[in-house]
Amino acid sequence: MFSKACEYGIRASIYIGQQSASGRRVGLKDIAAEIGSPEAFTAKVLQQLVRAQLVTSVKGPAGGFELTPEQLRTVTLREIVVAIDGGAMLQGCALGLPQCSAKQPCPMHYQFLPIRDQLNELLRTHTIGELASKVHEGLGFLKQFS
Amino acid sequence: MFSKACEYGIRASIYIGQQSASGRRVGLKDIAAEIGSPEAFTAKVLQQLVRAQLVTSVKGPAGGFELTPEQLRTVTLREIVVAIDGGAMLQGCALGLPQCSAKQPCPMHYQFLPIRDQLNELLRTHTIGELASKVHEGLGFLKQFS
DNA sequence: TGCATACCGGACAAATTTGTCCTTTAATTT
DNA sequence: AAATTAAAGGACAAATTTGTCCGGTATGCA
Ligand code: FES
Ligand code: FES
Repeated sequence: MFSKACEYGIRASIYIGQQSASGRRVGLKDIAAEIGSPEAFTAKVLQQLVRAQLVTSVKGPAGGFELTPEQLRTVTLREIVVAIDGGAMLQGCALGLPQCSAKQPCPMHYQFLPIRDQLNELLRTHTIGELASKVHEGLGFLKQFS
Repeated sequence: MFSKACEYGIRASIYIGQQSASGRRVGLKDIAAEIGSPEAFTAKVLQQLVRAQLVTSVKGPAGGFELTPEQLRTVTLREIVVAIDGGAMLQGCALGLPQCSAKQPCPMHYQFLPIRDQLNELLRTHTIGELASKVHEGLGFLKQFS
């Protein structure tokens, strides 16, 4: 579905959001440990999100990553996905035709479209802040314990 | 969504199915040309499908690939996808957690599940023969012309 | 039997994704 | 100012996916 980079990016954003909602700024090491991701690779992904202004970073001692109240309220899953994976999965043809269009649709087109639309809707309507509070209430996990 | 290999595999199967329905057996070169895929790579993918007994191949002159009437009737998109990409996309967690389960669900789990279920249903309920006839009637394309 | 055809299979190569390491840059504290 | 902290950035390495090439094998035909 999503690339590893994107999965890490989403999980990281949600964790950062959860901590930001409690007024805590978090460092890379902490993030990687909490979401169970490779540290250096997660750093690269976070750089992308910072450049896209979906996450805020602060250098130096007591620095780290955070979501501003505005980011917490407005940044959606869709923006994260687009920033990392691009729009291919959100607009592309299920069978890989160069264009998904009703002009020359693939044989799955009309069956596939509603599903893809629902996925788009799901990503568009869920903010990081919303998912973060779910995690905060123990209704969702970013890492599994055995 | 699906890997390139899987996309080629589905498109190839549908084209083979369409021709088989008209009693024609088709060669690799023909297939690759008709679905717009790299020939040698498509060969690899078809080998997988033949091994999985989702497509039938015949060697020698006038040989090629075909779908038996039974294959045309019973092979579903889902079987093709599973044979090539495995079950990860059909059962895995949207955020990449090692297990998708209500025990320790990711924060997208309950929103994502119905969409994934619909995708599963879509793949499970569409046979290659069905899609092939759609192409045959000009209602679907396996390659785009400009 | 010999030959031509077309899939099979293995090895190899290119491209992309995933992941690591190390130096530089910016900010805070002493 | 100097030292410390933590993200930024570049180079590099490993793994996976995508794609190519070629000799082997089975089949049909003359
Ligand atoms: S053309 Fe294939 S999904 Fe739209
Ligand atoms: S746990 Fe993430 S989708 Fe089910």
